Amino acid sequence: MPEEPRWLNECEREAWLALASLMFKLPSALDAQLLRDNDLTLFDYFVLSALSMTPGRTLRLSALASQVSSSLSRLSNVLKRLERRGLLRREPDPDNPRYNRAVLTEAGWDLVVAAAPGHVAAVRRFVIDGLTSKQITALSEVAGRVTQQVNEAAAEDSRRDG
Amino acid sequence: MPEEPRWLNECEREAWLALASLMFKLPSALDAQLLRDNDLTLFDYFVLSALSMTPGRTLRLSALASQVSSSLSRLSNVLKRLERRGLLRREPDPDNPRYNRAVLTEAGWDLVVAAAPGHVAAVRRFVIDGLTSKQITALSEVAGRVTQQVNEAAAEDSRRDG
DNA sequence: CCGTCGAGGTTCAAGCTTGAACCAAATGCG
DNA sequence: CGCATTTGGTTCAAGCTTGAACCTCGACGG
Repeated sequence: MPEEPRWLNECEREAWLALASLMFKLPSALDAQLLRDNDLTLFDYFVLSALSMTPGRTLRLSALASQVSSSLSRLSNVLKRLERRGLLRREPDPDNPRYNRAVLTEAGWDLVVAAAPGHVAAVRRFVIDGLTSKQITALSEVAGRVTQQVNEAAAEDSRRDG
Repeated sequence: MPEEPRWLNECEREAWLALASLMFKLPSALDAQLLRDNDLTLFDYFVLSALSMTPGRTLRLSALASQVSSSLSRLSNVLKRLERRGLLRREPDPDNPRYNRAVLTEAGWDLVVAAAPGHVAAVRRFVIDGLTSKQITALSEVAGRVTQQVNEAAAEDSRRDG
């Protein structure tokens, strides 16, 4: 283990620095737009949006957590806030009362509908519209691959010390 | 303004979802490794690492803030913690005493040196090693472009309402 | 049956981030 | 000059995230 690590070469470092910079800046830029225009964080928006795209506008909490890549703990806190604002409701799952589900309310639906255009415009402005369609395809592949590797690594880790 | 927005097509949405997922997961995966192995957040590491790569291991605070894409406020808080741990020092800039600089201490340098291999290994594991060299080049270009667009948008905004 | 284990969720304290308010030193600029 | 603005930086409260501890219920083994 204490042998000389494989450092990044020039290209690799350049790619990593660019990605790091994106990782720091893009989330706050998107957050800022949603916060200013709709008083929602990006994460809030993802939660509401995930519900809005589901038949019945309802999801079990753990399913929702995995869709938005969050811990149950974080989700639970966020749901509390969104519920207080009347954007969704928590209730026992009628199919299996030991589970809970989140249900988007009418107000929640309306808010997603109101927020979506501005959010999509921001995504276009920051990401999509500056890229060629080849680059968009490349982005899909690369981001998909990275996500997959992160997931696999997490799975390995939990297998090892779980 | 209330006209029908340009929604994302299939490819675009796929790319955006993949990128969003990356944005949520990669930072916490990298954070987790550094926190576990060196008791540093990714942001802490970037700060120390930026200093360590500079001649004199010193940077003016606002230069440092812009290198790590953070507000002065956030940087100031982080510097306070790192200074308390003895990893760096804040002192007036000798060239122009109205500025302050952060100086990496010996202990800070040693910590960066100790943390770097594990961090690079994580970057390889999560990002670099799963990509072809074409994909690495594409990633550079795409991430660079996105970052640039975010910066430009920020500049426009501040020009407009500044 | 009884114990215990895991899955689904919630809670709480500790820590981090954010934005607005603030201070001091320089730099206009009328 | 003299006042206002800008630049560099800090601070504080409010809000958000995290992880560990906890609770409950069903499943499973003995």
